[in-house]
Amino acid sequence: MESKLVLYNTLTRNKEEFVPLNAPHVGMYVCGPTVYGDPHLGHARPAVTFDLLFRYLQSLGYKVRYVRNITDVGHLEHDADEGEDKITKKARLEQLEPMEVAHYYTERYHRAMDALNVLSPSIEPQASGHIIEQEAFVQKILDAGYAYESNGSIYFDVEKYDRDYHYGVLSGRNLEDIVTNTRALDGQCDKRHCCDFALWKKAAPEHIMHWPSPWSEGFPGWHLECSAMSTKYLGERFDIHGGGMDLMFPHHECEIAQSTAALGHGSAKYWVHNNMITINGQKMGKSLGNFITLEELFTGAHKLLAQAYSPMTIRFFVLQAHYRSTLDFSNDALQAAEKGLDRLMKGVETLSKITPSADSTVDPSELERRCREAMDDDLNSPMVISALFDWVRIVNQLAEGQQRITAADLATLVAAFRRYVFDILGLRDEKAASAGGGRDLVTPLVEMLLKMRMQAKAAKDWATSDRIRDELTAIGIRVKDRKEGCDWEIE
RNA sequence: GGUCUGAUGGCCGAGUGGCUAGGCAAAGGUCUGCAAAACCUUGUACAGCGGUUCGAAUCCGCUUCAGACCUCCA
Repeated sequence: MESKLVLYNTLTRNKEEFVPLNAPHVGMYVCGPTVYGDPHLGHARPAVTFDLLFRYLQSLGYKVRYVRNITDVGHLEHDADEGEDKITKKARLEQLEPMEVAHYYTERYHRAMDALNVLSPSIEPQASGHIIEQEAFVQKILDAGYAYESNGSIYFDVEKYDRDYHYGVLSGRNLEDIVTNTRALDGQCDKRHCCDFALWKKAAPEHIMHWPSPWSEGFPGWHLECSAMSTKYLGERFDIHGGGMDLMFPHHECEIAQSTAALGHGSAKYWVHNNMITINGQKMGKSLGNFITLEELFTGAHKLLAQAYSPMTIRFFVLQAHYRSTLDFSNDALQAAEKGLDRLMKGVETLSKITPSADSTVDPSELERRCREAMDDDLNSPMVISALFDWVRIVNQLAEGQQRITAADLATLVAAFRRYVFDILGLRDEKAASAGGGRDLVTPLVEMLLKMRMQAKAAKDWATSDRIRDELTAIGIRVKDRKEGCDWEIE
């Protein structure tokens, strides 16, 4: 842990050295998906960003407990207003069963995360499984005097809280400004103040999901689950809280208010926010209806997609930009990412075939140093990738005999590539993986044909040698002539 | 309207006072029987205007434009 990791803390608007509260343990909480829709490209951003942080912290030797929630307490309603007779309308099995919907989308989310090689968090708590904890949290806030009951619902008293603490520390807002700039919405009559937010909401008849509580049959407020579950699994104080920038206000602001009201202090030391993915310069999101699901990206089935993009292309695309910058979607950018990733993976492949020399003309410790410095500087993955590409060039020069490397230096270089490409950036060689067992069967056959081709070449029988090459190309095997002999790969 | 962020070469995208980011695309070359692959070389880009400085893409001010949040949203 000699590294000096620096993270940008939204709370202080500064890069700060990362010092865990309880080294070597690190507690990290990240807002996960709402499982009432398919995961889209936007979801890939925080998933990959915090996966990168999770992986890097682990590689530094920290024991990380990474908690990422599943929001499955939504606001599903029966279609009660269609004028049909509700009793005769549907049989039990035809009615919407919330857990079925949540389960379906949770599974799809997990499948997409696996494809992106996003590691499973340590704990993935569901909001619906923590109603008791949430109710207890509401009670704490009530006991502290920062909430009130109104018609069976419990609201957070923002005005009172703001007098004692400060509502807006994270987003940099002041209550007055928020008040003057908040639109009046319907259904707020139960609140004392327009900015008060619900901790517990009494369920209207059409609400499907509801639980008993001391106050009413209802459901927890939107911001409560993260406070309750982070406290339960990481304690009253923990290290990192992550999520998308769009959650900063009001969600994270409210979380801070809830924790502070209930516990007397905020919970997370470092607030880390990833930026958005844009499409045509606009945020890709549910409300704008301009998102592309991950499945559509993987299959190419979307009118804006010129082709299918592999999960690793998506991951690499995300990693090529710094997590706090917006990242603009386009086919050109994705295609560039695809080719770049291919070049990187080929470099790794080439590296495994290098023969060591008696001396070195290169210093592989430079790669490790550059990558570590980049990661330490607020997870600058683009800089890591840049360093790796510089070394791909050197690897190619080594393969061409233009540079030399000793066995010891080669081992260092291989270790650095493995560490950063696979362990930290979390990339996977999809081609090698998919070729897998098949290649073992194919290899001797291809080698035999290539041997015949070499003989034909030696005899200057170009017709035969070209024919072998063309036939192989036709079935997807690319022949690459080297200085001595030749190599091949499956397209 | 309020709060905040950003504008980098053909495209994507780092960099935050002086030192080549990188990838993709493009052009030329080396190698090769040819091709592919690989390698080498090439692009003086930092929205505009002013200011600070020996020196600014980088700091300050103004202007223009774009985006985010203020409502569920990664």
